[in-house]
Amino acid sequence: MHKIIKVKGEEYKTPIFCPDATRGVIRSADQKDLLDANVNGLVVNTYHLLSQPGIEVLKSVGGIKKLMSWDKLIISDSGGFQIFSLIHKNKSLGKITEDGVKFYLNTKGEKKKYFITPEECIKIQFEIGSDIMIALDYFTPYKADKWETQKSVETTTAWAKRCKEEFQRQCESRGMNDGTRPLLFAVIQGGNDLEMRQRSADELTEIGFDGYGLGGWTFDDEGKFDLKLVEQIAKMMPDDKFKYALGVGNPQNIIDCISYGYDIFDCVLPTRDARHQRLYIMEPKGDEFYSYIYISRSIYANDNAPISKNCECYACKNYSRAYINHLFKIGDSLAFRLATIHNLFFYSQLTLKTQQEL
RNA sequence: CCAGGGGUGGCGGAGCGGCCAAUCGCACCUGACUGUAAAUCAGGCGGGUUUACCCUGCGUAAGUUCGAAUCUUACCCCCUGGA
Repeated sequence: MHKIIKVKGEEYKTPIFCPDATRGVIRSADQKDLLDANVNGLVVNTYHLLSQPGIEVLKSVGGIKKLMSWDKLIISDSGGFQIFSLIHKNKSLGKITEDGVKFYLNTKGEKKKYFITPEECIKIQFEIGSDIMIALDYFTPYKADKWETQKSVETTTAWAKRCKEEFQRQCESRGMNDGTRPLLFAVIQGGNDLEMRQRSADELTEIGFDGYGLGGWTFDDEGKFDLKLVEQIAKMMPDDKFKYALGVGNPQNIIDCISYGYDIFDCVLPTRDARHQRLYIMEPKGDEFYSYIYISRSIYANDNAPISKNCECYACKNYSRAYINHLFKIGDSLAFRLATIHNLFFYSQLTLKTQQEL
């Protein structure tokens, strides 16, 4: 049931977890570290890259892969989510109109005003040179009312259509064919309203994309990842296309979503948790198959064991909990690197088993 | 020995009669983090398991006060300068 992503002459097995290299880096880890952690794909963000290094640089340098020395899968997120979440936190940061998104960015020391239309968003992603592009979407706010939900779905459809048209124009003008072009995904919105989700899925499918994303904030009233909703939405996506669970999730969420048929994942958790000293271990706790430790706690100060028993990652094979505890306490960046490698390796293991069944 | 300054919770360091179980920082303890404004954030950190309340408590001891970490006296210790 899981597929192989074939793009620009390369193949990537799914399910695949692509950590967020939002600004063109997985903080503290380099390309070799990522490959060691079995990472085969990364997600960069259009919004952040627009600010720095900026489109001119990306263009002249030859795209993000060249810039990063990364020749594996690159997904570029549209930036819609960022802009929405930022505006949500602080209204003065930007504004959403029917035609696109207006916002301010600090670019090279100066505050500049940007207006991103769906067309613009696609053009930028071509300059980034990603393998998978995401159409600009209108994020359905958490606990949105009927009207807001409907508006986000309608706008998402309208923008997706414009993105698709621009995408086709770009492919044509660049002389790309189905073997050399990138993929374009759209994002299903609609909050926790199943009817709206269905409508969103139907309208986007009608336009036709290479893959479909699970958009919005799929958490229930208790703040728990809403498995039922997420499962239902997977069913609304065409089975012969890729299913991308954007921003998902914690290890358990990923395992669950793989079983629902999602192929692609990205999340800040493994890398952020690593920097926040929370490291995953393969020991069940409660209902979950895994657990984690806060490595900087003093009980690990003289613990010679690796972070996680039997873990084959670079950090676990070479260093003890005691050493990583020490590195965190003195604030050395090696702590972040080793912790990041470990958590990413852990995430890679989550998808590996299903990949091998392909 | 003389002169001056000082002793506060694990450490550093505020407070200088009631609003003080004592600001704050560090350390420590619990957590959170889900298309990254996040090497961030929240809470705890004398004891009685929470609130209220009670007990112990700002070098030691004795006072003055309705009331003392804060004032007085003695003692002990530390630092600085001078013999």
